[in-house]
Amino acid sequence: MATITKSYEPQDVEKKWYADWLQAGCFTGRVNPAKAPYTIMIPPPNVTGVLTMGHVLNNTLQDILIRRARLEGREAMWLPGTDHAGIATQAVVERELRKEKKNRRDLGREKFLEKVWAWREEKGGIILKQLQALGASCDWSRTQFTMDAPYSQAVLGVFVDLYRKGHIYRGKRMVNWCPVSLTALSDEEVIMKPAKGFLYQVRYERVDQPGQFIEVKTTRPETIPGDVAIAVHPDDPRYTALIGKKVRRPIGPSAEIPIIADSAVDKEFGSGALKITPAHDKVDFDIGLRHKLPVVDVLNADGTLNELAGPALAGLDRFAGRKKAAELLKESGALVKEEPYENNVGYSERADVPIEPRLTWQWWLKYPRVEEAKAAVRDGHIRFHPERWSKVYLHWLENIQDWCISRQLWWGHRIPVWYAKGLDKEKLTAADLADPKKVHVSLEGPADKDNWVQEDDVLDTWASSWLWPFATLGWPDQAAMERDGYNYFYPTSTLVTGPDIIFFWVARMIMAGLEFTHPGEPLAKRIPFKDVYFTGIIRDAQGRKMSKSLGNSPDPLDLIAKYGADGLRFGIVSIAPQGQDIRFQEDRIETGKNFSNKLWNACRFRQMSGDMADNSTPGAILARIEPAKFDADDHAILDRLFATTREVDRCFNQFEFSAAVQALYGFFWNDFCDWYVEVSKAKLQDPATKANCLAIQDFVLRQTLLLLHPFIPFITEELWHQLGYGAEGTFLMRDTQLESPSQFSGRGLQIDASAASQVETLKAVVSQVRAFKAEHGEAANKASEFVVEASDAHWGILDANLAKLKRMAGAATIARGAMSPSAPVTVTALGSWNLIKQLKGDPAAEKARLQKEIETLAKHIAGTEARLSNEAFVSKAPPAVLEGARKQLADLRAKKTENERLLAALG
RNA sequence: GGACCUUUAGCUCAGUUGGUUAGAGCGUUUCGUUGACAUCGAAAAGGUCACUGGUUCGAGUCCAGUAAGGUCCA
Repeated sequence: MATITKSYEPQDVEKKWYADWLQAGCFTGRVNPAKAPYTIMIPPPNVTGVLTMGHVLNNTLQDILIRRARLEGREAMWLPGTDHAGIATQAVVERELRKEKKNRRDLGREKFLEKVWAWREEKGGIILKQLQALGASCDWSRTQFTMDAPYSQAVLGVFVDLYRKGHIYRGKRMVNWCPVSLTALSDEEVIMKPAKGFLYQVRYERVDQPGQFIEVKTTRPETIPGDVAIAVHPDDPRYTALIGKKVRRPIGPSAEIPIIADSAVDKEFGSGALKITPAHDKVDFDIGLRHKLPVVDVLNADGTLNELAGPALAGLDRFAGRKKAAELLKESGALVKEEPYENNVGYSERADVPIEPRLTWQWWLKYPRVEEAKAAVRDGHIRFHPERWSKVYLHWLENIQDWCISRQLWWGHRIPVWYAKGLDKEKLTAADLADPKKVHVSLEGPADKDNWVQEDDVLDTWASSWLWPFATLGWPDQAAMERDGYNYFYPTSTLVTGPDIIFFWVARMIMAGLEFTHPGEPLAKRIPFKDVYFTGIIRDAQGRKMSKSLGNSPDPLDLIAKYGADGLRFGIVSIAPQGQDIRFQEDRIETGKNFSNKLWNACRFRQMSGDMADNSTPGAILARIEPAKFDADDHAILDRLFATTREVDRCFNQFEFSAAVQALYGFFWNDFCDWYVEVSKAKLQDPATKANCLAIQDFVLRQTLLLLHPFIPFITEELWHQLGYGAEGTFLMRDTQLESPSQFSGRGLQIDASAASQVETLKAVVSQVRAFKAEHGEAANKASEFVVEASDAHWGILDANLAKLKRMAGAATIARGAMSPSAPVTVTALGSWNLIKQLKGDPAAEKARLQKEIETLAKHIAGTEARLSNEAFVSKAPPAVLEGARKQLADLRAKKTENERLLAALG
């Protein structure tokens, strides 16, 4: 067995183990009826993506769950993959084309797609390699891409199926149009942002009474040429007389437009009159429909104004057009007022420009299984963590709108619809759409392809990723499903994702799972996952979102190089409490590295303390432990180990990862290293206690490595072998099972919990004596001499632990005896400790300290007395609380008396 | 406009079903390298738990309201 080096160097260790694990197939998930499955589907990162801190958190948590599941004896399978990310990927390739002064139309659809595939082959999916550096134990043999041929078949098959079921239709409706990406977007891809602009008050001259006007307020004067009416509220007395009259459009091609009444108008806003531009506003469009108004579209797809806006505006960009329109209004005298104004404007999530409401033909989906999807979460078949996100989810489903699933892109799943040649796609009627001679929908396409033209549009990326939990398992191909273990691994266990994609992805996956998997079977069998854990968003130290443009996002690979993957994992998890946003602080990652080093050195200490014995199985270690020889510290450390084991168990059940890390940190650093290892140094000197002490260390370290492994997999695997817990060719991560405290007590390891409380007392005494020394200028490690005045019972405890106490308190001697009236003294739970030495400290300062202490004690005594003399408290409080208060009072009084005696002795 | 979240030590955060004198890490100050670890150890200072009321024998914790900050939906 190699000697453990003085400090831990993660780089080589991490590389070595990852390669070994891969080589040995440790990550592979196989159908195994003897084991319960545990499945996680990775939220597929964009194929263009690179690893961010968000990914680090998200994927570390998934890896923790998967590795823990393995240690619990489950068949764990974590399926990785990437998303083709329609707009994002197409934008990346178009950007490259632009450098060559070309655009995608120059190449044509086919050539362009070849380019995208080539880009994907060369540069796509880097993120999956980066995840390996983090230690992700994904089953890489199952890696999927949403544009893979079988996956695409599933996506298109679903389109055809839903079309035939009547869930999908084509309609000319208002959509969110991105003038930069030149495609429709779903409502979820639109971000509302406050935008500063102007509110223009514009007057429209009445046709019947020239010189009389009606005024409206608008933020978008450039759309005035598209106005087809002015609307007022039918109950608005200011305008009742005007309804039915006509006004003139103040700019653009001249026209007379009617004043109409519609109850959708807000009487309170502006003048109470609203200009109606059906082509450029959703509300206006709806009003237009009700009143059978024409639609005048004054914008081109790219957001420039067209000839319908009139020669003065045509050709201008919409923002330049806005300025120009305002000028024109001013010149003609139609502009009454112009005031600064802030309102919410929808922005394209991808291109970050204001979207345009635009009337276009699109494919729409009426969501299936909406009610079941609500029930699945409401009734607890799917549990959200934190639970509060279920409200957000349910609220969205309550108000669900049809989903615009078509995108005017090339990169994506081309919609499997063919139109009969010669058909004008802009003028389809409902009858046309229902006529299979005119519109063909199928996976294979029409037999006589030459007579048909395929739909140009592709599907929204989310209309492929909503099938992720089962299309990745071969669905719907029976042979592939059999091969991939669909029936075994589905429903999956846990989804780990961000709350920002509840609508985009989580809700849609639930509906898809319910609709397409295990038809006819109960809901619990069709849900895509049982638990959903929502991570927080990682922010920088100032609380800002991390973004490329701010440059405030550290590169995780740099952090791995600096602190090791284990350090990064430990640090990021420790600062990620359940469901709260996270402020990233690099010093926490450093703490993770330091913890690794501490673990490393504790194991090193064990190796240096005595020969290694048989550690190959828990049974072999237990055989070397003799509970009959346990002292209080032995009982206590095992008691704490088991308590920590149970606490970590609880944390996993409740998805409290950071609490688990904190419990392990506290146990290992404070209970084990700071106390048990230190007292071991005395025990190891004594041949009577040495072997037992080493065996206990072996036992504690083994269990600790197991508990820590999901969080810090590399170093634990390394130490596992260094300390001889695993035979050559076996792995902690694959071949070991975590045992519970009850399993160990079943094997004869009985812990005396009362001993643990005795150690708590000893710790408190040691801590008090150390502070006492420090106050008197004695260095902690200085061998001081103490005389202790104590009862027989107290001295009995001290005497039984004398060797350890001397070491812990830094004492040359601890003798029982009478107190010297002049020497400094501290009153502990185990007698009064007298420090035999010349007082170096300032007596006045010491007196002040004592006085302050006495005052504090007096305050607490008064408070406790008041409580105890309150009859309501005495009669109503539970006995345990009452007894605690009485004991507290007695302790406080004793302490105060001792301090007063000491103060008097000082003179 | 509606919903949700946050407010505890200088900083970042814990604080289970209400119950002794509210905790941790970092930072600060003091002391210390006795062979696991200076990526360390010991100790100290530091908090009217945002504010105002209420319920209760007892509130950081429960309820109502207010303020500030944040997120989502319209």
